[in-house]
Amino acid sequence: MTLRQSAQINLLTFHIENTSGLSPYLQLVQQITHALRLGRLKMGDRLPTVRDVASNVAINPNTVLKAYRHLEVQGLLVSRPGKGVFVARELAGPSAQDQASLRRALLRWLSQAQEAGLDAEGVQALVANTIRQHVTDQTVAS
Amino acid sequence: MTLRQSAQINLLTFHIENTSGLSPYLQLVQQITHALRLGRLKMGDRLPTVRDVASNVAINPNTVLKAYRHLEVQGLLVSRPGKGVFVARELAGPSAQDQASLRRALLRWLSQAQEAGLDAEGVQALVANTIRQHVTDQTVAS
Amino acid sequence: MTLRQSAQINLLTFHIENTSGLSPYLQLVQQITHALRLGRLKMGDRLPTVRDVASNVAINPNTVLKAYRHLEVQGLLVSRPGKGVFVARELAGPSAQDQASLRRALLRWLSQAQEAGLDAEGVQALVANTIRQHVTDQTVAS
Amino acid sequence: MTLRQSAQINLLTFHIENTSGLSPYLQLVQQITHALRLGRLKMGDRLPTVRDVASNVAINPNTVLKAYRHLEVQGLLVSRPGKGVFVARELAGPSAQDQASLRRALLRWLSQAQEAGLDAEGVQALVANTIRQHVTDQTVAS
DNA sequence: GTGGTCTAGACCACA
DNA sequence: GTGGTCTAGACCACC
Repeated sequence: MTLRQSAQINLLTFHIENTSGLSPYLQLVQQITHALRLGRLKMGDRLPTVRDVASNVAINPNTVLKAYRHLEVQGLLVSRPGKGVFVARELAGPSAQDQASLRRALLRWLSQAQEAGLDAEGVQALVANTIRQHVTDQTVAS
Repeated sequence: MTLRQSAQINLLTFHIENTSGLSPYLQLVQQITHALRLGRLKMGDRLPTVRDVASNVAINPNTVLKAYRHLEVQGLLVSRPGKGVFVARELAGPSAQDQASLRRALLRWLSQAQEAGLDAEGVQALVANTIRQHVTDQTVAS
Repeated sequence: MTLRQSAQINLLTFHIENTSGLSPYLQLVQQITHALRLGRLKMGDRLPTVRDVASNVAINPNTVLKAYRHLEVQGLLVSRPGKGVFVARELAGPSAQDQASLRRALLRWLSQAQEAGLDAEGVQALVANTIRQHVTDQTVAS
Repeated sequence: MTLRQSAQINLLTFHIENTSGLSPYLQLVQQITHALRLGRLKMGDRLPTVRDVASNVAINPNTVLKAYRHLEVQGLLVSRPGKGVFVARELAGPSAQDQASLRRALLRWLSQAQEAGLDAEGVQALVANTIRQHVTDQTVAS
């Protein structure tokens, strides 16, 4: 049994993939918006300081700043000089209950995919392709 | 049920999303590798000509060339001057049967997600986040 | 004996021959891989900037970039935006001692060839032809 | 012991390397000039027909034609319509005796290189680099 | 007509 | 200032 006692409350951790082809600053933007969508960031929450993120993720502070500014322009964040950067607006999403249920179902699917011999890249390929197909089906049906 | 009788034989269609933040040439690279992983491209298949892709997708021929060259250096494609560009190597993947099964399961999940009120971005956020969690679980467990 | 006290520390100099029939960017690729094989480039070494090479060798920066990218895809180089391009992996080769010994022997041979009246092209012809013969002998013997 | 009874008299065999980066037609040109330098082609010798070369080496006849034309322009070959293509001029080289001696010495060196662990690419790198050094030494000394 | 290469210049992301 | 990308247009090699 895996015991994971984690104090990960309200602590947002970032991660940069240099091989993904996506700009580092866009990766940060994406991770923050995802956190907003999933309800892991609530209105008024304070984000980690630019300096903290920069040192933890080993990128240039300017890059972090650019991501924060990008979201500030979109009205999702607001920076209060001397105090920090805060969540200004939440993003609509399904109820926490529905989300947990969906997440569980998806985890089961991932296990199946893994058993079928799909590696990370294979999963990525199949998911991307299937989502495309799903979207197309919708469009065609409408 | 949606019936889609399509004459999509050996026909590879590309598409560029200008909003994704990913370089156009990397989007092509990704779409080709995905096609290889999903078995939609077989060893020896000829890819659409550089000029065709460029005109269909409305990008510069050099950009297409860059994607093809990228995959050629990786040994996945081989270009024969005057003849065209061909698949040089296939990528391992699960059986077509397993894949179809996984795809169906994923489509079901997508429908559920949609009913729960998730839009495209929400799906993307949840999938990305859940895959991360799944990977982490694996790593921790090992 | 020729005494050449040179301050050639970590200094990689490129040169392009327009008459060789080989693409400029491939000439750069070759020179870098040769330097890697001969141990003149070590893991982590920084290569001259794209702009430096371009101005020194009098070619277009994009051509240099192409060579660097080629080697990056092969995993030999890694480019860190804003910092430069670095050696990511070394290439196996014989010990420096063996190499020096081989080099000395080859230099002796070259002197002999020169005395026998062979010019640069003649040397090239003989070497190419003899290497071919040597390879064929190996293949036949095995 | 390797017994190789070969009827390879005056028979010129061509070979194209698709990975070398050198144009196919230039590879042919190079191989013919090399044969001229090494005395394997004598004044008046008839070269294989364009059609033969094209079918043996699996390239387009036009490519062979281009190589022959290239050498015709240089005055090394002369084409007699309906009869074939012939050697018009020889290239100066050392005596056959000296050449055989040099070749033997070089083969010994190649064996040493191989024992030291150098593969084909390593040999190529070392030879290219050493020839460069030798040329430079000459230039400096003069 | 196919891909392959080079040039020139512009803009972006990162430090 | 570093590399990364895209565009546009030209020329070459091959079929």
